[in-house]
Amino acid sequence: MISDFQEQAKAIIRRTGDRVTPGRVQALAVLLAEQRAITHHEIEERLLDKLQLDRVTLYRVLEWLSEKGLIHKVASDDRVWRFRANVDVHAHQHAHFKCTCCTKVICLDGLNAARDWPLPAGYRFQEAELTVKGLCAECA
Amino acid sequence: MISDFQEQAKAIIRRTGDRVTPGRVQALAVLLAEQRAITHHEIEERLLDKLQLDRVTLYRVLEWLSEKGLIHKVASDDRVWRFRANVDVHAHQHAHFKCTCCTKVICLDGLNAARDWPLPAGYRFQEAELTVKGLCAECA
DNA sequence: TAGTAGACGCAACTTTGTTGCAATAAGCCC
DNA sequence: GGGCTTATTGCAACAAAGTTGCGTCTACTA
Ligand SMILES: [Mn+2]
Ligand SMILES: [Mn+2]
Ligand SMILES: [Zn+2]
Ligand SMILES: [Zn+2]
Repeated sequence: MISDFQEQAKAIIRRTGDRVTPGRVQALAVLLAEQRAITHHEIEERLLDKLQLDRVTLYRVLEWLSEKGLIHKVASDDRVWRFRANVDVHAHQHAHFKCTCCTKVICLDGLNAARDWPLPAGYRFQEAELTVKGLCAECA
Repeated sequence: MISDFQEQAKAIIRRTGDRVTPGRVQALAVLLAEQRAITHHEIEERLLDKLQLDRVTLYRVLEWLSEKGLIHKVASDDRVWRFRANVDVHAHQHAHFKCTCCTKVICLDGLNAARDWPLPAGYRFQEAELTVKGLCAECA
């Protein structure tokens, strides 16, 4: 189960040509095993028993995984980044949902945020970040 | 000019029935004088010569102004809140633009973010936060 | 299996914001 | 104007999330 994700993570990381380290493998495996976007802190928790990883190292691993396009970060109004593995063509512009009750964050893959939003004259569009807030199925 | 905004701020605050204090008046006057959403830090800078206000007091004043609906806060991926006076019917759900070059944030009043976004079954919509990113007229 | 570039761990730091509490001052009544 | 009451203020200390510098370790390569 978990080792499945570890093998998958290892293969994905090897494909980048960069070093395959325990930190990178474990962090990506945790994210692959998760259906939603989770925080640095939550990732740390899920690592506890298997591998004790320094917080700073985890921050750097997450940054590296982002740069390589293997995961993406989600901003939130609680000033905490959340991370999610880039499964399939998941990529590109998509919206996110955040539960105002349990703070859970999920990706809304069906919701394309890359529309051509109307801007003032002279402004140039780059990307849009759309966060829908409400109650998740468990909290509703 | 500036004292115009001060008088305006004083009147608005007096209308709430709560105490009219220098901190509240100055902070709101600064925001009324601004065409965009600015940070706690930027507000502090604009206060410098007139009135030295403690940072904590400014945080509390901004919180109070928000609660009273006289200003609104804008979240951003740089983990810094920005504040904007609620001019006219400006209120309610609207989108924001952030320049990726100079970090300037403006309100997109014409863009209503309160649409009924499609969510997974069992989820309940509350509000949407839409931030369009790109280059402003000066940076483009 | 040795050499090396890149990762890691640790300590210290930064930024943004919050909390507790004693001192102060706005509004109110006279 | 002068006291009274209570909300507001200033200060110090704290907290969470993330960053930086640097010496040590290790994954890969040859
Ligand atoms: Mn996502
Ligand atoms: Mn706004
Ligand atoms: Zn929930
Ligand atoms: Zn700009």
